[in-house]
Parts: sequence; structure tokens; C-alpha cells
Amino acid sequence: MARYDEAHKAEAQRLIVRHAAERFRRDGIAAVGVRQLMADVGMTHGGFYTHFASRDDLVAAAIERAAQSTLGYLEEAVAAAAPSGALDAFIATYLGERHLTEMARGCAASALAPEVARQDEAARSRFKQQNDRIIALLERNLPEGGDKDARSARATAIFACLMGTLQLARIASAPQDVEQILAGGRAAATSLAHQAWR
Amino acid sequence: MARYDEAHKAEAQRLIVRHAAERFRRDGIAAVGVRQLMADVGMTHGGFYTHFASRDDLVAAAIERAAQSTLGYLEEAVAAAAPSGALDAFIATYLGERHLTEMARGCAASALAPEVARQDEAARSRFKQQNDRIIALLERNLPEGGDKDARSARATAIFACLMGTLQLARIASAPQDVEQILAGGRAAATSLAHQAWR
DNA sequence: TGTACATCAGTGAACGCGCGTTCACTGATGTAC
DNA sequence: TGTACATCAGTGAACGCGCGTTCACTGATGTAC
Repeated sequence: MARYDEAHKAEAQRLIVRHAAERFRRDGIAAVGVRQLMADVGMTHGGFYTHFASRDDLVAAAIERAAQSTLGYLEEAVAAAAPSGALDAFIATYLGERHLTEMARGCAASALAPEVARQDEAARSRFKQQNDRIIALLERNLPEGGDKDARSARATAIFACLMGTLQLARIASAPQDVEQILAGGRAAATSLAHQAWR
Repeated sequence: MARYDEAHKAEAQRLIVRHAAERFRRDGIAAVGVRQLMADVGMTHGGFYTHFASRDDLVAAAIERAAQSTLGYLEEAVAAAAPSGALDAFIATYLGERHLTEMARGCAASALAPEVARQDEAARSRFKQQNDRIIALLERNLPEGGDKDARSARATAIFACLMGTLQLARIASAPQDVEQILAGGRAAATSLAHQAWR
């Protein structure tokens, strides 16, 4: 098939990226092959290179998309809450049941951070940029007070705490262990947002 | 070669596990092959199955060893500090320059948590057990006060914060970004250890 | 409206390569005499 | 002390398989006449 209207190719590419974004988070970047991925979206592997220069090219696009969608639903959660409860909504969403179990549709950092840390400078830089947008959203919903640098540092630390908590919770099996880890993370994040520092 | 004294085989196995523990943390579990690993320690791949039932068997042994050695040097750092500075020593070691750059010899959780989260229940359970020993060390060095459960939850949250911070710092490239993330993590962990909660 | 043609997204065989695992074997060693 | 032998850690070819990438091709479509 070919020579469709110009939207067709873009849509196929979007489909590949979206599926890859899920598979990378679910199975890890290294575990997802081009062949299987293309078969999953109903194409053959050869067509892959009509859309991407290389597998790494797709990895970059997929991570960007994953971060984008995570930012999206965190923004939604924050917007849906009363202004005074925006931070709690962020924390509750990040450490919530859905985010815990649906790693494929969750925060890219919590699913892929160590794997990205092993990639080259360009890939890490792109990842950090996406991540910093999520941290900026958190920062905007911090209680007032403190200068710009202190607020940014605080938001980053809270994000690290949330991400680490989610990762630990995903390793635990017993429901009571999982809930204890998540509850501890929520309390810690809340404490970090409100208590004095240093 | 064969029929060495009985220590020989055990030593070869120890060498493989030790090397694997480094490679898995450095490159990710999925990226390390049996062939290359055996070549690195000066053997051919066939001999691998004299020591391990399968690659997964090695993964289990290597992760256990990684956690063991991490616990070892954290215990050393804590023991070397004055009792009043033990917690600070734990935090400083975990978020220190060496731990940041030497992922191959660092905490298995910070290098492999998401990858382990994708493994089966048995592997996750083993990993959690190892990890909980590190968290227990942290807990023993928390300021006094609070009941058992609260102290445990607090230690877990602090560990999550340290682990997340280290992962974010490993993704950043600019030295000032790295230092800002680490400093924020240290301040957050210290705050979590000393401030009231909930 | 009907026909010829150019386009190009997608196909699928083929490239060299490394994977985890098996297995018949080799040969240095410890042991028995 | 010297020799014959059993042991078994380690060897390396082979198994079927999937990897990322290339490339000659196909054939449904939009366009030009």
C-alpha cells in the first residue's frame, strides 16, 4: 500500500511510537525488538525504516511520548483538585493504585531511569528535559515560600522520593507491604513539601 | 583442566558471580550475555553450566552478591563514623561521588530496581529481602523515638528518597545539576530522619 | 468520466551476528597401588 | 618414589532462534490528461 493521503503515514508512525512507549516501559528498552513491535501494530519489520532512521531514533521518540502523556495525566489530576489540594492530588496520583500496576502507561522515570542512565549524553539530556517538566509541575504546586532555587531543589527531592517509592512498591508482592511502602512515600513527600529544610 | 582441589571450582564460581554482579549493574541484566561474561573471566561459555543451572540462576546469585557488598560498605561507613554521625555517614556514602559514578559497584536497587520489578515473584521477593537488610541498617541509625512500624516506614521512605535521588543524579550531565540534585537529596533525607511525620 | 502513469508506504527475503543451552570430548589433577 | 587410572572442570561445535538493518519489489492510491 502507498501513496495514501498525507495523514496516513503520520498516523502509522504515531501508532508505532505509542505502542513502543508502552512496551519499553512494560518490558524495558533492551527487551523490545523492532520485529515484534511492528508485528504488534500490524506491519512487517521492513517498513520500520520508512518511519525511523534507527531503533535508537524510536527509543528517543517513545520516551518523549511517554513523558508527555505522564505530564498530561498529572496535569489533569492537579487541575481537577481544589487549588489547596493540588499537591496532594499530584502525590496521590503518582503513588496511586493505577500508577503502581500500570507500569506500561506510567511515569517513564520510574520505569526506565537506570536504563536511561546507561545511555549516551544526548539521550540522558533529552530524558532530563522531559522529567524536569514534571518536576516543574510539582514545583508550581508546592506551598508558597522560598526562593526559586530552593523550591526547585525541593520539588526535585520530592520527585525522587515519589519515584523511588513507586519502584520499591513495584518490587514488593504482599499487598500490606505495598500499601505500607506507598503510605510511607506519601507521608514523606507531604512532609518534604511542608517542613523547613536544612 | 579438572579435578583440582575442591576450592578451585568454588573460586571460579565466585569469580563469575562477582563479575556478573558488576556487569549487570553497569549494563543492565538484559544486556549481559553468558558468552561474553565467561570470556571476560577467561573461560569458554560451555563451562557456565558446570556452575549454574541457567542464566536466571546466575542473575539471582549476582544480585544477592551485589546487595551483600553494598550492605558491606554501608556498614563500614556507618561503623567508621561517630555514633551521632552514623546516619549522616550513611546518607553521604549513598549519595557520594563514588556511588554516583561507579554504578557497577553500587547499590543494586538504584541500578536495577525497575528491571527487577519486571521479574517473577520469586526474584522480586529475593530482591526485596536483600534490600530490606539495607533499610534495616538505615533504621538502626535513625534518631531514637517512634514505634517499630513508624521507624521502619520512615527508613523505607528515606531509602526510596536516596535511591530516586541517585538515579536522577546519574541522568544529569552538568556537574552543577548533579551536585544540586545530590544536595537536595541529602537535605531531604536528613529532614525525613529528624522531622515529625504525618 | 475513463485511462495511464508516477508515487512511495509497506513487504519480506537476506545480511551477519549474538543469544541460551546441550553435549561429546579433553586433559590436568588427586588417588590408589 | 613411580606408574596407572578415575575424576570432572572446562572446551568448543552445534542446536534453533531473534536481533537490527538493507534493499529490490509490490501494488493501492492520487494525479494528469
